[in-house]
Order: sequence, then structure tokens, then C-alpha cells
Amino acid sequence: MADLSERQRQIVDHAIDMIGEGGLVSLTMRRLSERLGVTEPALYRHFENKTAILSALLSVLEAETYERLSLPGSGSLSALQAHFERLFALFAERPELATVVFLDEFAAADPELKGRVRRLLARNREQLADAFRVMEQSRVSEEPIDADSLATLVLGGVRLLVREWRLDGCTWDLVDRGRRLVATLGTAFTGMDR
Amino acid sequence: MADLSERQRQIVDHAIDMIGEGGLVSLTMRRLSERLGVTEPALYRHFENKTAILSALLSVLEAETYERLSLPGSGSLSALQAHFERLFALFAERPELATVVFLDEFAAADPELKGRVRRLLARNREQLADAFRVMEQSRVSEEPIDADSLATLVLGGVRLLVREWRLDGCTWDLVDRGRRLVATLGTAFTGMDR
DNA sequence: GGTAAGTTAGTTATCGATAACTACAGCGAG
DNA sequence: CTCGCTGTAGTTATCGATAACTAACTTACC
Repeated sequence: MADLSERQRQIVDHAIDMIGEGGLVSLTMRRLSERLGVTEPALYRHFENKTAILSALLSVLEAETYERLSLPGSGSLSALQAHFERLFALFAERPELATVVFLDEFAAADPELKGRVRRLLARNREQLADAFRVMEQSRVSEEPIDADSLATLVLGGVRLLVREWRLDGCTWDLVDRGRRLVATLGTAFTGMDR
Repeated sequence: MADLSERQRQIVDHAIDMIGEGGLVSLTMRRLSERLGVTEPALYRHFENKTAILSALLSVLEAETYERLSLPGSGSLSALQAHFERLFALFAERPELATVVFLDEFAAADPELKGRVRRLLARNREQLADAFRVMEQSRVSEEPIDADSLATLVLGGVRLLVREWRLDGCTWDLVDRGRRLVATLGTAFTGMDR
């Protein structure tokens, strides 16, 4: 929403890094201030409270991922594959994003943020389901598909893959495994277009 | 591992409930003791520290879910569907389990637990992948499938579905949506057996 | 009387947040 | 040019709350 000042943006950027490194629990006002080389109360010159920082953080991530990963409306399997290819590449490049984007801990942290995370998650799934519905129309097979379930399956698979990658310390090639995951989806629905 | 005394089991049971209600952050020694009707230090008569409680908690859940949800070795699609049917029914019956079982926050809480959660997750995925490999042999279609990717897809989908159900306050019918999810999987792989 | 399980009453550490104050840059009026 | 005002962004010191945890005492029971 509200644009961030240069300093606010610095704070949020460091907060993202910290969460990426040690999870939400590692993000404390004290450690955040130390990282910025200032004292704790200085943060309150730029944000009303911690929740405001987390809220701004969500906005930044939302904008950043939307800008780089907007789902193509074309509704072809190849376009979808390209989309996820970009997603996995983004996470491989900035692993800290991966942790934050799928951060369900947020829900427990603050009831206000909980609703926001829930809506964000629902929107992502809806968007994907819509893409599947479009794809269904240009499909060869006449068998109807459950776009919602399919979206849940894919989105959940992506989330789990990224999560395991993070838990394994980003040791293996996320982009490659991601490509295989999406390819598996493609194989499953060979009745779709190409 | 080590068997739990009656009191230890009570403590762990209450801890599970608390996490189910308010997430891991809501599980504090103080609140746990209050819930048991004793004072805080009394807990330390039964567990060395909080990590020991969480560790025992993991063991209990592992045993409990294994007992009720062991994957059938038969390797048929219907057996798999029945398995997930039982899983969704279990979560619908005991929603607190759903939160705890998929609790990735554990990873951030304690490095010792982190490894345990990671192995548990990997084992579940492997188990499912094995089931798919068995199924592949009795498949009609000759097209090879990526059992690992498929397992990630399904497990991730299940996790996401349950998570959204929790975030929505368990308002909709998890068993029904779960059945549709697995059915979608079945539709996708009509080349498999029946 | 000894042990298991509980108590009271603390410890240390850290959390988010605030009060009170200050260094400094920009700027308009005289 | 300089005096004084104002806003910005920091500081030190401290708050109350809460976290996990512990030492020492008490009680119930075999």
C-alpha cells in the first residue's frame, strides 16, 4: 500500500533476510536494529510497531513476486511450465524469499496478519485454478477435471518441494527438481494441449 | 523411543492440544503447567526441559499416525485412496493433530528437532514414492512416471489442503475435499490399475 | 524414613515498547 | 550572514511482561 521510505525499505529488506536465515522467531526488534547498526528505538521512528514491519514486509514480497511471476492468462501448459520455471529460478537465486513466501508461521504471530496470509494463499490457488479452467477448454480429452483440487495439488507440491529444499540447506538443484515436478504434471495431463 | 510414564503422557497430550489450538508459540511451560493444574517446576520432575517434551511429542505422534495410517504395501490406487481417506478422517476427528503433524515451525525451534522433522518428512515422501513405484509395474500405460515428483505433488497437496482447512477454522468438509483431491489424482493417472 | 511429586520463590535472559533527551540539517526572517 | 525554529533520526535508560529454568522446602505414600 503506502510507499516505503528508503530507510523503511532497508529495514524490511534486512527483516526478510533474517527470516530467511533463521525463521520468524529469529526476527526480533533488537537483532534487527543491531543488523542495521542502530539502536532498537530507532526502528520505531520508521514503523509504529513490529506488526507494521511484518505487514510492510508482506506487501514488498507480494509486489516483488507479482512483478516477476505473474501467471500468464494464456492458459497453455507450456506457459504454466514457464511460469513455474521462473518461480523456481527466483527461489534458487534468493533462497530467503522461499522461506518467507511460504511462511505459515505468520498466521500464529498476529491475527491481523493471519487473515492476510490466508487471503494471499487463497488468491494464489484461485489464480492457478483459473488457469486450469482455461486450459480445460482447449483440452483434447473430454474428461472433466477438478480445477480446484488440481491447483491445490500443484501449489502444495511446489510448496513442499521448496520447503524440503530449504530444510536440506539448499544443497540440491531446486530448478531441476522443480522442472521434473512440473513435467510430471504435464505427463499426467497429456490430454491437454501442448 | 523411551516409554512414557502416565504423567508424562498426560503432559504430552496437553501439549499436543495446545499446539493444535494456538500453534507452537502458544506452548509455554507456564501455560502447559496451568493446564495440568500444577505449577511450572512440577513439569521438570517429568521432563528434563522443553525440548524433551517436544521430542516425546514427536514420538507419540509418529507412533499414533503410524498405527492408524500405515501405508498399504499392496500398491493399488484404491488402497492408496483408502489410505488418504483414513488420513483425512483422522484429521477431521482430531484437528489438533493436523496442525502438529505438518508443523514445520519445529524446524526453527530447535536444531535437534529440525533434523528429526526433516527425516520424518523425507521418510513419508519416500514411503509414498515407493507405493507409486509398485503401482507403476501394474500399470496399463507404458509411459514412465517420476515417482518422487509424484509423491511430492500428492503429499504437498494433502498438506496444503489440510493447512487451508485449518486456516479457515475447519469450517468446510475436509474429508469430502480430500476425497476429491485424491480422486483428481486418480483421474490424472487413469493409465494405472483400478 | 526415603523417595516421588509437588510447592514457593526466586534466577537470568529476552521480548516489544516508551520516555526523555540530543545532534543535526534545512530554512525563513531580520 | 546569522539567529532561531522545526523536523528527522538517532541516543541512553528503562519499563512491564514473559520466557525457560532452578534451588530449597514440603508433603504423601510405600
